Amino acid sequence: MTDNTARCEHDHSGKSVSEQVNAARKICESQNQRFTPLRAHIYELIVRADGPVKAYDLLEQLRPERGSPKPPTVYRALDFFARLGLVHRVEALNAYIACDHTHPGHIAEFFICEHCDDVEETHGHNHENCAPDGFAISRSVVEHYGTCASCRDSA
Amino acid sequence: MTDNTARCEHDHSGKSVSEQVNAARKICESQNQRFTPLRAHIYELIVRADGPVKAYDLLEQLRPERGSPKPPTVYRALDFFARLGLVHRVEALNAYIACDHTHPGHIAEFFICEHCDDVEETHGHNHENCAPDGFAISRSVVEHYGTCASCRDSA
DNA sequence: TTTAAGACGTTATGCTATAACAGCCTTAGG
DNA sequence: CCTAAGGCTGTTATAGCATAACGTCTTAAA
Repeated sequence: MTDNTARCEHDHSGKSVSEQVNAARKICESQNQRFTPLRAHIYELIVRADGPVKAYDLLEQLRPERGSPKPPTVYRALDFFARLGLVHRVEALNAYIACDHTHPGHIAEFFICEHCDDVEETHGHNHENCAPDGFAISRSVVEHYGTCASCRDSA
Repeated sequence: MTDNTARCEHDHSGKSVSEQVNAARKICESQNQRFTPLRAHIYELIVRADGPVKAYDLLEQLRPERGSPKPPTVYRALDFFARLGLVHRVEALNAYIACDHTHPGHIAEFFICEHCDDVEETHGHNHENCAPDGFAISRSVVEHYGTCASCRDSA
């Protein structure tokens, strides 16, 4: 499925895997939610993927260390993280991506390179003023697919 | 950003189903594509749905008039219409929606009311200038979920 | 007419996601 | 301490979404 080896080399977060996991743990605990070993394990896999990752790929990566987990094991964790804003679902890819940012009031917006699978996430763009009169946005999906600068240059 | 948004008066614009189907037929034919009876049938179902419709719902609606069609029958038609811009896929709903507008160079953007399932489609918003430097967008998914003005008023 | 491409039917399969139930552990309150 | 409630995980089963691959027929062009 997702080709992890084709990913660009740069570090997206400036943080190590364990730093990102710990940041997530803190966000969890600050909301009195439990960052259990299973959740930590799954979150680490998502962070390591360093880009959009599929639920069933996570499932495979849990084996055999955790026996033979079933889909709900992964989906429950993904739902949990999504509620806390620690992962986003990438709708057009049926995939999930870690996000340890907080961006109150801002919609997450993704720029996804179809050549190297690199993803840039931004949050500055306010869509409310583009909405029809009186429409109150509760959730937005904003995903752009194309070619990133470095793939374009090396083409 | 400027509000140069070209808003679709969605079907509630008073265009009849057959007018919309005929408009689609013309667009097809102008591109030397075949608007076959099966495609016309399926397009009509999508238009009648007057909002996002599921592939398997279309499949059921084709029965028994067309025997027992199988999923590829519908998916092939949807792919065909999507290539021509006559339908859009609504990613977060796994659904499809008719669009007989043409909006060259503009991204389709949806505002979907979660209460009444009404959908507003707009096309004016340019996202290029929000992209990371050098990122070339080839396709975008922009979907906003929330509450439309009339549902909000009647709440 | 021959040929290539496109459209459609059909079978089979794969991928994505959730419902529903059971067992366990933690915790709050009596 | 005991217990009830709620949260987490395991497990089975199923639902929902989508496509690969092959065969046949039709269409349009050479």
